[in-house]
Amino acid sequence: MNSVSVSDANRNFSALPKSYEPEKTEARRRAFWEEQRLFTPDLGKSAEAGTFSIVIPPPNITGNLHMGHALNLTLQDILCRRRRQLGEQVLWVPGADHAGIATQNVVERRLEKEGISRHDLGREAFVERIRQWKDEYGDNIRRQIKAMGASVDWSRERFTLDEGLSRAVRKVFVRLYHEGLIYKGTYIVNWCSRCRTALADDEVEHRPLKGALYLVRYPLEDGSGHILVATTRPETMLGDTALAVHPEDGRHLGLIGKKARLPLLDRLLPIIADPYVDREFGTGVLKVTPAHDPDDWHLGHKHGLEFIRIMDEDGDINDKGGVYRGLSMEKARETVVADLREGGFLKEVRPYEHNVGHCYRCSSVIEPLLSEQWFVAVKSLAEKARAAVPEQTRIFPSSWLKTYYNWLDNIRDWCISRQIWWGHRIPAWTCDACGEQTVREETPQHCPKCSGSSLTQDPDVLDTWFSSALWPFSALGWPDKTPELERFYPTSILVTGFDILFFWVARMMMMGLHFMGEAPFRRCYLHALVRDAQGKKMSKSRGNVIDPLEMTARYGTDSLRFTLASFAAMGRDIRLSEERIEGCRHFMNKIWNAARFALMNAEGLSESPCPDGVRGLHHRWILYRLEELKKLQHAALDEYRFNDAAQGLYRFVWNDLCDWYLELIKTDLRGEERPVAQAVLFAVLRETLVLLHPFIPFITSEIWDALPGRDAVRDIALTPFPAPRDVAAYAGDAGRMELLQGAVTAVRTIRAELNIPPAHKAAALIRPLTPEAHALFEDRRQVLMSLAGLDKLETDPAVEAPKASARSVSCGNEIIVPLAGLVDFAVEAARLDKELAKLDKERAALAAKLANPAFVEKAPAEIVERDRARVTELGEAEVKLRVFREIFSA
RNA sequence: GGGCAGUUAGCUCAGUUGGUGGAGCAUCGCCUUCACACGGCGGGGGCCACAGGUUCAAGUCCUGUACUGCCCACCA
Repeated sequence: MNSVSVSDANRNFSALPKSYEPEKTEARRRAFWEEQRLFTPDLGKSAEAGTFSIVIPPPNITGNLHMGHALNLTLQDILCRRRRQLGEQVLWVPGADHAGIATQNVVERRLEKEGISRHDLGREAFVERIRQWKDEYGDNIRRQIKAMGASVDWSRERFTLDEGLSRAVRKVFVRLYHEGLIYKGTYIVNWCSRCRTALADDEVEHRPLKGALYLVRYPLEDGSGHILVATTRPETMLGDTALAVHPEDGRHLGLIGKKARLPLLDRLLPIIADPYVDREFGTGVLKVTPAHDPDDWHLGHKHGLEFIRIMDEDGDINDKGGVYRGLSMEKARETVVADLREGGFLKEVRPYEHNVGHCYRCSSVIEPLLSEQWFVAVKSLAEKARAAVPEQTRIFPSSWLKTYYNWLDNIRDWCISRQIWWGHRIPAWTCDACGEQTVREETPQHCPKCSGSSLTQDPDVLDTWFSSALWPFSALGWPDKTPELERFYPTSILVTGFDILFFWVARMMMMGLHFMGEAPFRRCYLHALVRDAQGKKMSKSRGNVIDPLEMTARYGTDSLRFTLASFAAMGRDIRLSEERIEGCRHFMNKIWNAARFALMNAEGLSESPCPDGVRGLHHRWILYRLEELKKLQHAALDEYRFNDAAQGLYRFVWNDLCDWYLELIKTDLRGEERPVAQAVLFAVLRETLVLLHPFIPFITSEIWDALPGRDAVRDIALTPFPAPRDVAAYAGDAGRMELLQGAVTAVRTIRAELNIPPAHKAAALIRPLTPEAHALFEDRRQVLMSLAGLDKLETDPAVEAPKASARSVSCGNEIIVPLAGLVDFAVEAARLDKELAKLDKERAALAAKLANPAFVEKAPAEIVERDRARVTELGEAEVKLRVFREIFSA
């Protein structure tokens, strides 16, 4: 350590303003971190202290950082910074996601404003346009991640659509294809007409919608009447190819095998029987539309029905819809219903609420549609993903386990082809000559079957989540055998929101296990959603969005980070309010001023570290409390109890360090005790800063660099997390501090309640319970007097108290404040009554408990003993107070 | 229709293995005390949703009820 000169300390102090000003320090701090490349692990170094790695959940390039990101980044950063301080090799990989549909939509909307569509531009120009857009706005995300103070390694930044990741995607696709796990087929898929693409099942959001149940008459072919059908989607009748009833439904037995006439189009429909039909629903007759409903699709195959697709890719009725051709599905419904009514086919319209699928990207209604798409056969992959939890990967909080299992158990094949242009192009080619399909990593020059040289690549791109699923290993360099992959896979933990458990987490598990043979992360921490103060989801339309960058600008990044960490109780949503952030800013200011106080008193600080075996009671107490804090930090952070860790820091700094310790040493600093007090003060401050640093990196760095005598070359970010100190011997002193605190508080309470002005230096008498307490009060009389605002203090077991005194009992010690006409007796009597009532209530409850033989018999001896001691203590205090009370009523 | 959370001070929330309930903000009183008024000191405020059960002892474990929120689900 360097020695400290006075001028250093003075200069540092004068550099610190009275309040912490984050806006003046954060930019400089960020620049420094980046220049120093502090967060780039040195792979040349051995990793004996351990390794720790996280891949960032890559934010969409379209997006602005929202509170969810802020929380996500904060939690990861806390973990990473702490591990770095523990001496481990830490790699946190940053990056962004190309977000196929979302990004394409954003850019398309921009083009719309210019009056052009992507089709006007053509595929290549359009993709180029998005790339430009990405280059322009991608930096936005980067800047925002930096703003949060995230200690990521920018030298290893990745993008889900960069060249390396494209190679990974192609390799994965080809391998799965050859393993038979990727196939192409024609099935009912979820179709978003606005995005003009198919979607996976989990990309569809089901929302209740008020619609209607239409009862439609289908005339029987033989003219013997009609059959009544219930449907919520009358427009799809244009694609009906059968009617179905339950084979044991007595009402319709005679109809099976007959034919009905489709109203409006006049097509003949066979009436079939299938146990799938629910007799209870509607009329018990189901209209079958095999090309537009997943269940009807099954029926269609089972019964060999015709598949008539009536909708085109824009969501309009096609040629098959006769006169309805060209109408949107919505418009078609209106028209069909009107025509049915006019033709006398519509019997009834009942209001009916049911769930309707919506696109998770644009909220349009999803149409089930028969379409040829690529799929991943996920069953075997899902089984592996299921089996790996919790053995290989532990999920926190464990309440998500069931949800995870349940989803994997009921998973259906994953539709991965998207009819958009922005994304990883599917590496499949069709020979123009012979129609042979080739799936290869590199563009084939010739058809392997007919040697034709004219091949057309599949126009579709892959679901964004397909490339996201590879992120933990692709971001580390796979398929190359990189040192990063070698050292950091599997990653230590994945930190993400529970909302993408299925989209992302489960799929990473599948792909990681399949291609790397190991789960992609050892742990998975699913954090909550950030909501507004009323518990509502933040959204632009609601107007309740709290913008993280606005908050950091107003209160400082550390304030926001600390707020989020304090709220991050496992398994519960976060209700964020600006007031809370403001409260945390006060905490930052408190820390700042504690440091200022230390620096103001740094003059003459010897550079010796905190001496072992310091003697002062309060020193031993604060060191003891500090050790308890360290233990808490380890325990809490090892279990991701961020809120507990944050709260522990808050309490230690504010209640222990500032409220008591700094006040206690003020007298020391003016006298002979100064060197010891300084040494302990700075030792405690340094370690506290290191403990705080993972949560609030900016302010702690700023203070750290202002401290005298620090290791000049070492940044706080690389300063070892403080090792525990053996303070077992201090435990007794820590306990004795309570006597002191109790006495001080007792005098203060008397003064406050009797309205003795602070300016009035009172005198106090203490009648100690034991000789030890007596010695203690004598030993610390200076401090006691200054904290309680006394000008005179007498401690004596036999002290005679004047009648006109206010009295209290603390830990058995009698605290007496002679009043000498300062206050009237009635006020003091009332105060004593209140205190007595409080004691009495507690004592009565305990006494009742102890009177119960079952308790005394069955409860652990130490509990009984503790309660007995407490009851005795309360009894004694009560007796004393009662005596005082007598005096006043006499 | 299944599954999962939640119901604790006026508000927003903590409460590890069961041992007489805490914080922030708000509120009331006093204080411009030489780190901090983004402060200090002191106070008030809670049948821990409801009903049972287990236990010597339940905010904490079990069962049920009532609300609230979320997720999943092909009944037209």
